[in-house]
Amino acid sequence: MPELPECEAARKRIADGALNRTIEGFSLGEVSHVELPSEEDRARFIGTQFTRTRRHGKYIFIGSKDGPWLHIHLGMAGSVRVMENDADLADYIRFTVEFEGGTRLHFRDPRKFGKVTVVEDVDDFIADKGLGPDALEIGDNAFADTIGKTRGAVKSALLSQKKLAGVGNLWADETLYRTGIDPDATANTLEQAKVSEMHANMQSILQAVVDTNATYAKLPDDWLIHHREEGEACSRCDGTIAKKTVGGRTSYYCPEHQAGAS
DNA sequence: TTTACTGTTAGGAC
DNA sequence: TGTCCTAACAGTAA
Repeated sequence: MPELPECEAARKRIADGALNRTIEGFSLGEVSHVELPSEEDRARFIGTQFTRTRRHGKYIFIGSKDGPWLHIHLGMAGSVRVMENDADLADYIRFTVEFEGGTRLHFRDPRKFGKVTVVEDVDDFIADKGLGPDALEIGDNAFADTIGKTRGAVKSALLSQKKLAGVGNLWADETLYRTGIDPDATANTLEQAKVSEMHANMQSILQAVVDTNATYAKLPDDWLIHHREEGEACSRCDGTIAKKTVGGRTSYYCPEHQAGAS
């Protein structure tokens, strides 16, 4: 369930378990329709080690020593696991990196929307994709300049990876819920102070989820994440949670305290 | 059996 | 040129 915090948790797992081990080989599962590195590209890693990781928005990179990077995108349902052995190998493993000594890095992706590719230079990759600044790093001014100037719905702006990298459907809803903004509100009609408040809330939400390693049960009860269902009681006022489609995505919100500004 | 889904992107409409 | 919206992608689960 990968947005920025989930990807950061995955990056940490990789950094903790898969660095500084010699790569012996790779194995592939059922991979029709899944984009993975060619045999030629995979061969470039054999005998080398991963020594560093990076993440930008929802994109994860694992750097090999003096060589290319393995880029992982988790798509809609992807995840990664580092395991010492294959005792309880899960279903839907599409791609595995095998290290000396039996450690394995698994890329699991039931829905096949994720991908693994080889990237020569991470900054070039980010530039080529046209990704905006990472959502945890963007400053208040830059946020106001991009999100605050968008002519469309504020939620669509938050979801645009070109403006801001890392926010997806769940945490966009959470941010708007806490800030009290209707997802449909036109972004460039919001008051400056409201945009600034949204920026602060977004980063505090993302950081809090990162701090729990994206374990939702550890998040406070009054967060929208625990009430994403039509008819649930709002945890911030006496309203009722409703659902509507904004920018093609399902949005949960409280019509009572999330004001429209369009 | 039908419907919805936490991401990305090509193509079309303004 | 830029911006925005929709549909499609593949598979599972409710």
